[in-house]
Amino acid sequence: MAAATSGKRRHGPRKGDLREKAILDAAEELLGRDGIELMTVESIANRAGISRAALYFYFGSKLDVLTALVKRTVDAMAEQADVAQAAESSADDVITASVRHTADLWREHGLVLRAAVDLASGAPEIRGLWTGTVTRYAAAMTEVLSRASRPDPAMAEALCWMTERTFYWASVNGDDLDRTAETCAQIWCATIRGTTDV
Amino acid sequence: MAAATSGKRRHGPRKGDLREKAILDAAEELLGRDGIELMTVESIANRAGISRAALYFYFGSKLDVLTALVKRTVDAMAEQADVAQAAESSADDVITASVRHTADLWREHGLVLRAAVDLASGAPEIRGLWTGTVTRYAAAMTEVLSRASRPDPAMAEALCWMTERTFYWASVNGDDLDRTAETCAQIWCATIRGTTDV
DNA sequence: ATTTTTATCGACGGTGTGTAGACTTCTTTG
DNA sequence: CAAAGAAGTCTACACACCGTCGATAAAAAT
Repeated sequence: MAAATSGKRRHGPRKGDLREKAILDAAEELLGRDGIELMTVESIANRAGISRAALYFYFGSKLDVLTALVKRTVDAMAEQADVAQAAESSADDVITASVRHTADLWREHGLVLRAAVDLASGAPEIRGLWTGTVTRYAAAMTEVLSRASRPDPAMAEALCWMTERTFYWASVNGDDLDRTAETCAQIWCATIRGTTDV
Repeated sequence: MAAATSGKRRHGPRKGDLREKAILDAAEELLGRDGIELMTVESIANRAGISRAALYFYFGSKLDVLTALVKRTVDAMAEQADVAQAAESSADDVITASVRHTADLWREHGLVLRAAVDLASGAPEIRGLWTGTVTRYAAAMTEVLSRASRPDPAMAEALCWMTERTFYWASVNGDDLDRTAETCAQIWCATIRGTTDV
């Protein structure tokens, strides 16, 4: 029921909306500096320029803050989801483009995406956000796959999780994301070829 | 340096080794009943039949307990790693067998494996344990792949992470692991076929 | 049998959390 | 513009869990 933002405050263009943004920005910054565990409610509040108790006016808990942060990022991603599956391109081209786009997303939002993955296990709301995003992506890719071979949602989903996981670790280890994209695209394409022949 | 078990106690067939096992068993049981977050040092100790402070004689922290538990499971898995890559079988057969074996492992140890995945982000020692296991598996599979196509360690690793992730979610959602194994095997095999043709 | 090691416990101090209640500052509107 | 009310902030408190210290009991070793 209750969304990430606790229901205390009515929505309007109030002054405190700036605070809300400031808090999320602070959280994102601390996420990079200290990591999830070390980051405390107090440190977030201080960096946002308010007191610990004041933060509780906007968010119910540290997890609520993180949830809102993930939501902000995931929403921003969905916004620019330039569903680039133009019908004319070949499946291989669409795949390559998609995976490259994914690489860009991880480059841009790696910090928050890693947090989303890490928190997905313990926080149902974040899990929903994240699996939702991946599932949506999988649905789109099933469509693409269906052009070249017998469509199999389960396979598309598995390949999506492969992409997620591979980029996750690449991001954690600071690997070259272009190389990662290359590898993923290869597997996607090879799978299509290998499935078509049957 | 220090292993999972804090260095306080000298190793022998002492009485307290039973306690150590009891603690790990208790932790595993609570892992299933309460989950990682809710499970407290006190609850583990109580279930093991000792006091909270007594537990600290054996382990330095809750994380140390979890680490030891993961290690116990991962070691047990490595033990029975019946490296079934008999040279005579076809790549497809080896893959199918391997993935089925993976399904068995998740059926048997799903609880701890999920915990390992969940904790890998925040606990370096567990991360090492887990990535080590997956990497070892990836190395073996690279070998298998190399029989049928140009070997690519990066691809084998990506496919391993796919397998891990897919089984993880299947385990979380209580999905049918046989179906999951089927899907994964299909992708492995299709990838080989799709790569050989190039 | 006494000395040493292993094991256990009660009690303390610390850190971080979430909440309650008083107080201040905006904003609305008669 | 003043009073009422809403929005925002702060100090103080109570709580839960953690990790450690020092005293004590049980087990092994000599």
